[in-house]
Amino acid sequence: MPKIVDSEQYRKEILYKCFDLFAEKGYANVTTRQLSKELGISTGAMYHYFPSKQALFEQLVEEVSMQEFQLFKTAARGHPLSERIQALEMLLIENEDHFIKQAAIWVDFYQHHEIAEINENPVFQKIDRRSQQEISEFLNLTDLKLARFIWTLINGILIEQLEDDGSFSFREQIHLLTQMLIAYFEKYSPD
Amino acid sequence: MPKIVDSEQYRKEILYKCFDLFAEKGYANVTTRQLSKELGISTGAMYHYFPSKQALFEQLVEEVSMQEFQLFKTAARGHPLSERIQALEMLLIENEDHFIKQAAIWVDFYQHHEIAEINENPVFQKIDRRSQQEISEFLNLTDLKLARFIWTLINGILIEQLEDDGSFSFREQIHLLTQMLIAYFEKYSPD
Amino acid sequence: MPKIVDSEQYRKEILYKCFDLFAEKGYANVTTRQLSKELGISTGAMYHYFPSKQALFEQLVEEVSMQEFQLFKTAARGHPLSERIQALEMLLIENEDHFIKQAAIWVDFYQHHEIAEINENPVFQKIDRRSQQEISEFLNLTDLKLARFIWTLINGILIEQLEDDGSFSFREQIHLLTQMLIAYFEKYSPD
Amino acid sequence: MPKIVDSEQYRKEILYKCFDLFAEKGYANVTTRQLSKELGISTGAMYHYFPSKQALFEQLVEEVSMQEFQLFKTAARGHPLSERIQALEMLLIENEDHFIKQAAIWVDFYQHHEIAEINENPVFQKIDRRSQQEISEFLNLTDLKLARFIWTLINGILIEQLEDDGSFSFREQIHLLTQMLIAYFEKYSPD
DNA sequence: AATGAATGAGGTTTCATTCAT
DNA sequence: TATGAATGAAACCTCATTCAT
Repeated sequence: MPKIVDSEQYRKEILYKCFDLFAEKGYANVTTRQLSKELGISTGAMYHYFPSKQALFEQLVEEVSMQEFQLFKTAARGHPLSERIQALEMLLIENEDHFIKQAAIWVDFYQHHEIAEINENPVFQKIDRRSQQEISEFLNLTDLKLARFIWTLINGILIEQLEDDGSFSFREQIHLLTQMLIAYFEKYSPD
Repeated sequence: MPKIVDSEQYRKEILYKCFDLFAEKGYANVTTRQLSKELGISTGAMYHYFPSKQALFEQLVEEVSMQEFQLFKTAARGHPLSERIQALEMLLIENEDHFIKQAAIWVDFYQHHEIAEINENPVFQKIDRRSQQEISEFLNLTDLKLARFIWTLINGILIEQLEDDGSFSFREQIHLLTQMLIAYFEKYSPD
Repeated sequence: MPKIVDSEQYRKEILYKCFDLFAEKGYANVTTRQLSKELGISTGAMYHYFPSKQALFEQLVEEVSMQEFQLFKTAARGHPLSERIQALEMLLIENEDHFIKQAAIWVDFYQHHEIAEINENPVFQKIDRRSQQEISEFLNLTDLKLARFIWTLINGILIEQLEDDGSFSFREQIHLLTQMLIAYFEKYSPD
Repeated sequence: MPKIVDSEQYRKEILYKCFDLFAEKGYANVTTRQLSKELGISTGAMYHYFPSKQALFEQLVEEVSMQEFQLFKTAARGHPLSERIQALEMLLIENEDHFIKQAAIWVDFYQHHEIAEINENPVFQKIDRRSQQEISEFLNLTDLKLARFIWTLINGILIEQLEDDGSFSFREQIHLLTQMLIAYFEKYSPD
């Protein structure tokens, strides 16, 4: 079924092309006309691949989350905790653009959906727990809350970058966080 | 001029009543009808007090920022850095609701305005630098970047609360951050 | 509550103004723009009174059916069956325009709704049984099927008028039907 | 020219497959995609056989009318009027499905075409007079208006069946009409 | 000051039709 | 011939804003 493969591939390409626009302006501030113009296709073609703007956005969230999952999975990890933290630092810096945009759409996603709605949908439920799982596995932390907390802090940095005036680089901030975490772990769980 | 005072007071009341709605759903997802219904007045009355939805929102951002400024100004501070950090912790926890909503509208604000637009507007310029100033003064930190960075991390926690499932309380997270900061300062600037 | 009265009145006026257009062209062939132009108001105003084109149409069906009910209720009846039939003839001829258009929207209505959908909705259920009730009461017939059958024949004549070339008038056709019915009743139930 | 014959045959098969859908939902409520799905071919293929949806529909009307013509032509007739009427009854009952659907598309056809348009098109003009001719010949009635009128009443019954709840069968209704006609003719032209 | 009906530009979506393959 | 992705005009509908009352 080569056609389905191609079509599926094309669907993903569309999603990634929309990623920028949604991340920068927010879901509600991007019109379908803008999207289709950006994609270089007609609005009709967009609706051939996605049943609605809402669905396109949700599939974007899903796809992007899956890609993030892959990033975590394939990244080098290191062994002592400090090295793992540095591996995380590297992963974030190397994929700065992805992570920043992902943080943006995630905030948007939550504003457009009731919590109940997310909790009822198995796909979103799964995605929603992703960061916690990914981070805790990546850092090999048994304390899931701590893992999630670290991701929360990272998220703060990512969102700060949306309001970027360039004066305080992502790299610098991530590095500072890294140092903070290392200091914390040295103090509380010196292994 | 009691009338003007009243009117000004009423304007502020309107702003605070809008705060919830904007924070929860986001600027673009709240209609003027929803707002006026929430406010218990007609859309016409709303337009009597504010020239546009956009202006209402901007004045909300301004007002809320000013209130935050007051919060920082009037809060007890303590003297060694660790005590100052704990004072910050208390300030945040006591005003949890305010800070969470404020973080939400701030993200929205950035998505609705070009960076250039903000930089050209003296009011927003001033607001934009607020947190850096407030935090650095509050913690008595000379390193402005560090102060801003701390605020960035706090922001991450605040935004996380928007997606709250209640399983990891604001109080806990802020406390964890506090410990992390103290560990960091102990290691790098032990005074 | 004079405002509600007026508004309700206006809603009905809108419905009757739409009656012609829907009857002549059919639901799907009339655009909301055409409707609002015909009504002399903006599309927005239309949506102020009716939540959707579909709802407008359904309320039209309901309203028109209720009016028909009134027509039957207030019409003179006569006493022997033959006189009652002639009263029906008169009622139809005097309200030719209403009945023809009503037949048209009724056909449309059925094409746009699943039978199940109609049967689940008490309002439509009620309307759906209207003709049978009205006719049987009007003609004082105990045989409900016969009453409904007569209405079915009348409906045939009404719909024929939609395709009118004017060569065979409604009045003539209704009169012919009347004679047929009288002949039938004379033969089968000579009272 | 066997190929053309096949192609012509295929064209007709397509038309009959569309018959159901158009009759049930109405021209405007059936999309070309639905049609092609129902037909089991692509939209492109449909457009190979018919230049437009409109043309397909018109050819359907034409084809179905021609078939009706054949039905009338080949049906047994009987000799006295009462027997002829019973022959008509039989013809209708044996082809119930065809006649019901045909009535449906005929109503649709009129809503989609201006009277003038029909009168200018010789094909439709011819079709339009069909029932009158067919019926008057079939019943051997010299009064053309009366023949057309009878068809009008039958049409009422056919359309009633579209809104069928199954409680009053086509067969019963046609039979009742037959009795009514016989009673009428007995009274007014007892031959 | 206050109301809320009215406006209409513009948003999302549909669908008859075309066309590269 | 056949496919079905692509087109884009036009449909339905929303909503910030205005204005008569």
